Amino acid sequence: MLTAICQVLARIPAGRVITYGDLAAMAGYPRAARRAGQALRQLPADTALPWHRVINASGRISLPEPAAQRQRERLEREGVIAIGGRIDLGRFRWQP
DNA sequence: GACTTGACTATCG
DNA sequence: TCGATAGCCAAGT
Repeated sequence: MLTAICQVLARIPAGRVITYGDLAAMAGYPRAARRAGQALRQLPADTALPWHRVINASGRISLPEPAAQRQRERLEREGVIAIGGRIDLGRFRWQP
């Protein structure tokens, strides 16, 4: 599970995002969005994987505040801008 | 095994 | 657009 998630995660290009549901589905676990989140939670804080490119289906960040801010910063650095706290999935969502 | 717990999602008013 | 709600499902107790 975690390894499958990591493999998908590693393929997401900079400047793009993916939803928990899609991430789980692409890892081979459809309808397991919450599992995906739980898997990400286990990643080490200094991981090289782009965990910040994962957001929920509403285009919002589901993390508790300290982490959410770091995620927003990283995304903006890659060109993914949040308008009104929301990311435009139609424009930034990654689909292979 | 039964029960609870969420970094979720789809639907509805 | 937003909040409430009801499903979902693997892990942890």
